[in-house]
Amino acid sequence: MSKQKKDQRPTPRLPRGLRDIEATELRQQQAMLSKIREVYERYGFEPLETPVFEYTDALGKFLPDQDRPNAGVFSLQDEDEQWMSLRYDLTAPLARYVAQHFQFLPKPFRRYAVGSVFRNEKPGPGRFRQFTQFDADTVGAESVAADAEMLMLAADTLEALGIKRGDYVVKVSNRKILDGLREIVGLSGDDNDARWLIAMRALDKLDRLGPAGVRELLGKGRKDESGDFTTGAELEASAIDTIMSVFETASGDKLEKLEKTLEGSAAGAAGRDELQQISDLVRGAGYGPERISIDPSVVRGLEYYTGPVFEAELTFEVKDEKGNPVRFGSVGGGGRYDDLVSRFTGQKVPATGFSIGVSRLQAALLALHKDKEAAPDGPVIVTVMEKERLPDYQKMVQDLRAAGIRAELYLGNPKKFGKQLEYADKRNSPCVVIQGSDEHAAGNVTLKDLVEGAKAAAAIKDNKEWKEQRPAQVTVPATDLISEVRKILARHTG
RNA sequence: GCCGCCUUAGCUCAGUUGGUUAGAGCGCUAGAUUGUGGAUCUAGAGGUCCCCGGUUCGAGCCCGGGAGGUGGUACCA
Repeated sequence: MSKQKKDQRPTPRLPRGLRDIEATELRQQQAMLSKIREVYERYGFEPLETPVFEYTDALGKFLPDQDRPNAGVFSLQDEDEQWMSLRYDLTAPLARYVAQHFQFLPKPFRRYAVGSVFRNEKPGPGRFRQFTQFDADTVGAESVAADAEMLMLAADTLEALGIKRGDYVVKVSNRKILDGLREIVGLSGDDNDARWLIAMRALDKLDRLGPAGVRELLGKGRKDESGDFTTGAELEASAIDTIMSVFETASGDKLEKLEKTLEGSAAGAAGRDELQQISDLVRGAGYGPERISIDPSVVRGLEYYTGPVFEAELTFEVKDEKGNPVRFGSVGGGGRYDDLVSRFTGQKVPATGFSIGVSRLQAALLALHKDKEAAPDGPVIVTVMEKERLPDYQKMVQDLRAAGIRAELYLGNPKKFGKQLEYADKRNSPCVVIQGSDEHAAGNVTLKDLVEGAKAAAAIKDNKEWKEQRPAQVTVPATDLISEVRKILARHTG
């Protein structure tokens, strides 16, 4: 017993932005992960696991000109006072791994990785400080074929998870197109970095703020409804028009449009050509624009992307509890980052990758399938009628287990039989096994289908009737226990 | 980080101009019912009114500060 006073006891609680994941959701998540893994394996990627924390310098997250880690990462110090940080994505550890083992790796090196990543930021609805990512990357391949493959991988993965064609789209643009635009609107040069960064951030907000909001941010700035003012990029009206002409192109031939706008910029033209090649590759493989779409409005805030950038988006709409439409939007992204490994080796190593935000995707899948009835995923419960016959009941449990059926003996106090059924109910059990003295004498067992029983119960008002009717029960020879349980399970799975 | 709102039982929330013993529904426990989940009825347990300070004869309520939560915004590899 604790001698602590009440006010000294800790309150059971979690740090904000963290959460427990319980049985039903965890099972779903594991099923998802194995489907994703299957697709990644089929594409030839090899699994790799790296630790959840590493030296901060290896992750590249020291603040510039300071010996302190970036506030956005969780950090701790080793005994020798070296800073270590929890990984904030799976790409930085990959870069470290590749740099460390470069000479032994096959080139190109293709690996997939899945695991928790951590970000020390303000959590919001659907945004946590620990979440799961599932990444595939190809390191050491310069060809845009490697990028095209990432797009097809993304499309195949979403379909493997049961998302119908048309309910998602994988968009691709190219960072070089933005570089070209920067040149054309006259923001080249280091002293314009800050303004261009503001402009790119503005463009990234296109879906949320709409074209009008983005135009404000490209110009003088914008005041939002909370009264907060966001500084704008202070661009000329004509420059804003040029940029927005690329971003507002609704559909049609975007590549042609780009060609005109980007005339006179070498980088822009190169970006456009790469997009053309990617388009040829994926169309050639049979992936139409409803699956993989060329879309210059993909920005992605990451500063390290150097070529093609991708975003996987869900396009279907779901209604929330209040009936408001909810869009899930981006569930994955990636792109080409040719400079990441050079941080360690000085050597340029081209790389491209794609990352799935598992939790976000799971939330979307849940909404997509919420009308489906949840299968009872608990074990079969063998109840205890006569305490002295526990060995018999335990034997039934073992027989069920040996037949591959999830089963357990009721381990609570068996005094009140009703409690045992309440327990089975709470465990989400599909059925219970009952063998009292009557059944035992006759060499029988009684099986109660809890799912059917619950349906029948809804119609019964009178307690006496309820007791007498004993809905959804069958009494069968004890030797048929396993086959009869299987029949009930078959009714409620799939 | 900035702005707004919120914090009373396990959960969702009432609580009058500042007045005695702070309530409801749901949930929980036990019983009605000794071999049947649900429904119904009965009884019971459960509170630092977020924390600290102030005003007052008196604070769940008013004032100041703090913490936590939540929404918007900013940042986001």
